[in-house]
Amino acid sequence: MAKDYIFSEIEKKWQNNWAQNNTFKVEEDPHRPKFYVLDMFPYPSGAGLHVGHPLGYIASDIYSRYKRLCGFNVLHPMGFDAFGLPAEQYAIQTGQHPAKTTEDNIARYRKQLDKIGFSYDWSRQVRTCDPQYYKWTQWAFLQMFSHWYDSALQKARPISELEEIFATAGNIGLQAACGSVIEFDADYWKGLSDEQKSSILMQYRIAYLGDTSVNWCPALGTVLANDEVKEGLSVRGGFPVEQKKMKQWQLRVSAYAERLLKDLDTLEWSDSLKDMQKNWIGRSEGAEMIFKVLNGDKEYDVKIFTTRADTVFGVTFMVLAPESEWVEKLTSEECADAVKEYLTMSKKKTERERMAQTHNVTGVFTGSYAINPFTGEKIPVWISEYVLSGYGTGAIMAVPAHDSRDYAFARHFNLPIIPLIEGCDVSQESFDAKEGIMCNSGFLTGMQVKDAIPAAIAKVEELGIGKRKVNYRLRDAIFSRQRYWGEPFPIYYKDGVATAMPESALPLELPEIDQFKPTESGEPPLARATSWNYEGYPIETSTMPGFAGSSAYYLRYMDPHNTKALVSSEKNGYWRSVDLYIGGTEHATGHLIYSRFWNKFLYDLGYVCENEPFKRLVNQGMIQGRSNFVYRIVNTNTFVSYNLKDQYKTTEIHVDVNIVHNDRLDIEAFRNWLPEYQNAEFILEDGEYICGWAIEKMSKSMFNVVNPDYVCESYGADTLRLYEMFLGPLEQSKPWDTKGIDGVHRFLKKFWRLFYKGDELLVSDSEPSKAELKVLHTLIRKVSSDIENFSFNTSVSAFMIAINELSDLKTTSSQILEPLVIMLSPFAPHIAEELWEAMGHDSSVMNARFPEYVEKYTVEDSFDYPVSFNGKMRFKITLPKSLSVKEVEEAVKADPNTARYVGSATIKKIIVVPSKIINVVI
RNA sequence: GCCUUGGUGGUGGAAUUGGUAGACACGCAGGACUUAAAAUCCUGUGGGCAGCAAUGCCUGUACGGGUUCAAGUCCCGUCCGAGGCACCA
Repeated sequence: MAKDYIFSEIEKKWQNNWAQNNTFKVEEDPHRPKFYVLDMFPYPSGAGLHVGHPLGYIASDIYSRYKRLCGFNVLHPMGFDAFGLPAEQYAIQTGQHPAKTTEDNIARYRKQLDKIGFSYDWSRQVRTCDPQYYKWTQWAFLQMFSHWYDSALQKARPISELEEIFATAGNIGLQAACGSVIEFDADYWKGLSDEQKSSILMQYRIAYLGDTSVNWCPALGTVLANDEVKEGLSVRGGFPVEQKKMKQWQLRVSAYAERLLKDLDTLEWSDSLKDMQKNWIGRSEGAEMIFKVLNGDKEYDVKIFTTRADTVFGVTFMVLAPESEWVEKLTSEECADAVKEYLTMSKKKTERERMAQTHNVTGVFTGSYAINPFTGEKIPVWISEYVLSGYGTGAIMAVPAHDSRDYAFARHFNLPIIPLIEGCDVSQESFDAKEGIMCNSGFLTGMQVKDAIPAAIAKVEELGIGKRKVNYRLRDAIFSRQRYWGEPFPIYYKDGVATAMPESALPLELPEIDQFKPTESGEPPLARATSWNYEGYPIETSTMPGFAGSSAYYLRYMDPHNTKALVSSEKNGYWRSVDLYIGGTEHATGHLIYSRFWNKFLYDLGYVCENEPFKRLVNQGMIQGRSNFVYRIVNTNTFVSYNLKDQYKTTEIHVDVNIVHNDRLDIEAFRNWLPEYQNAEFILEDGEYICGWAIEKMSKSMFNVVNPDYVCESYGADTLRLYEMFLGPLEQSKPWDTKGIDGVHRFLKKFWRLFYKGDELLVSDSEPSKAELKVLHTLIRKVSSDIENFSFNTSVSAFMIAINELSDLKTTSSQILEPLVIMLSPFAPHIAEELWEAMGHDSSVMNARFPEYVEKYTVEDSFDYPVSFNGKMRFKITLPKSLSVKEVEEAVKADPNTARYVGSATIKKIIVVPSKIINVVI
């Protein structure tokens, strides 16, 4: 039997072996510590898995395998986020049922994943589109529908308890997260009809129906994402899009804002990610204040929110968001036409476009005037896009001297600017800093800003025109989608009242329909299911969004086949929460907020035992594509090589990167690639065609999608795994480039040759030399700390260096080679298993215990620190741990040439320049 | 526009977290083995100047300032790229 490194055979052999022996199947085991490693599950798109997907999966797999070696019972599952828009759009175009497309795509993904040698426990697979799975998504929704949020207890409570409260005390003094409700007492409540009661309760439910504004495209009869709208037109088709109010299901995520913010402190997430969530939640302390507004002889109380109550003496106008409910009431007859025109214009812009165009100052005067409650002065009320209806109250008091947006607006429309801080210059720009001494400010004059803010709020409360208020930017999540391919709502309409189905009706399965597009009257596709009803009542026709199914999937993996509960308390009690979660930053403010919210809600209800779902989180960077170009001479079928292209007038054309190697075009493959290139001619340089290149997003249309299958076939899964890690830091975005892959492949071959020379196994019982042990222990030290820090690229380098050195030393000792194989096994498991078996071990390398091997062969750490010498003025020496700082200082003083000592665990650093010690770090 | 993040040779990247910049790898050039190719191995490789040479000197981490005995790393400002901004997932 020839013993070459034939990766294709080796990998097939071990993948089959793992599958047959269920090597990675895990069960709860109270005698072993658990560890839960989770990947963000993929959406199975039609383009298949590209090399960017496995990046995070490989990292988590390495970590999982490493943790198993360390003795942990590791839960490492995988599944599919299977509901989504692409399958539905494909269905609209082709009539192919989304379930079928999704099924096919999943099968393809699974096949591709299997080739990479992941250690998933596939028996726990979940799919969000499976009724047995989405039963629990619907169940969670029903729980949210039947609970309200008690802001005093900071906890969700059953709606039935709220009804009792209303029946005994009304809502007076009740602290709850809710929409706008009038204050009422018990008698009032008792006098209401059922319908009136349910409309009040709706204001308190955690899952509730409410008005929101959406991008509505009348021509397509559908709601569009901001992404699908460009300059007021739909990306598909170019039809006009407008902002429209619609009743939609929403989740009262804002109720949890404070907890979502506060509990970030308990998580091992990167600071940047925490910052993103903090900013997204956007807590700001300030005050709500009422301004009286006069439109002709009618008087209204308009509420505004401000974080700068101290600047109220500088308010020179007021601004409403175009969508504000006040707009209609506060527009005078004379201004009606201008306002109408402005609103029409603004309706055409999405929220994002409005935010991006802050340099374009726009606005219109309503014709009414507000009274500044402190100065009694009359100030004009304007409408402008820079005020957002979704934040605060949708109305602001403008202080142009101290807010840059207000300043720009005031300058543009020639409104007065009153400076309120001593010595500030507002002739060129506003003074936004919250510091300085107040002036022109009545009773606040002379105070520091930081004192003036609370003083102003106290005065506002005293005058009864407002109160202190903490405001959050975080908005409630819109939970309805006007789509087919999503979870149906277990809600029916009884005499127009939204009513929950009982749990026994779950799962409420998606009905079959003949077409997947919206109806002619603009209703969601489910409205086509005319005979779909619950006890004769119509069922909600919108479906749930993508994040519904992905919000609690990590819980389902703990107990995927349970038909009685989302997860049993025993299994949840064992696995608890995710110890390590790996995925892209693009989910920072979407999925990762919703999931935390969902988990906290279930925690309040006692269904899960941990307050947070993901203890530690690592973001892998995006893998971008490296596109290649060929240059066609205009109006010909002749292609000119990259360095000669400037001599001709050429067009740059994307070429499939899979037929380009090291920027050299495979000319034959190119001719066969597309029919139009069959007879292509080439102008070569040095006999080769050199392609141009660029870094772009990996996508089908740019022909730069690199399929991992191809890499697996030509180099093997172990090479792919190592190479993806070697490419650069996990957390950094980087382009995919196959150019360097030969290097890691060579490394594996070299690794193999350490064990085999032809058929001959070189491993011996000989005692290792000191030099060999030094190499091994430098490596163990480096790789173990690198894995914990997710610095996989440097650990691959460390392997390469170690193997080069051991090759030079002609190492054969099993005492070196065994731990070497164990250490490599998380990275390149197939080759490791093969060599482990060759060394005569019965069981899989996965059963070896890494710490035991480290322990067994540990030598003194005098190897740990390199000694180098620079003849001129500094040198590094090794310091034994036993040395005290004082002793080191003595040593330093005794040695006149010393420049720098780098030390051990006790003495971190002593930095010395000629003649004086300047820094001693302990 | 706002939030987050990055910018180091021809290329991907490393740098003990403020201490000899360019580890490791690709590519390229030269060499060994071979009838030849593949595979493998060895040497060189940021730029510039000087030298037959070992080597020496200067310069260099997007740009402009600053702090420091010492800056790729810290601070201020500028430019460029990436991800997100609530119905893509």
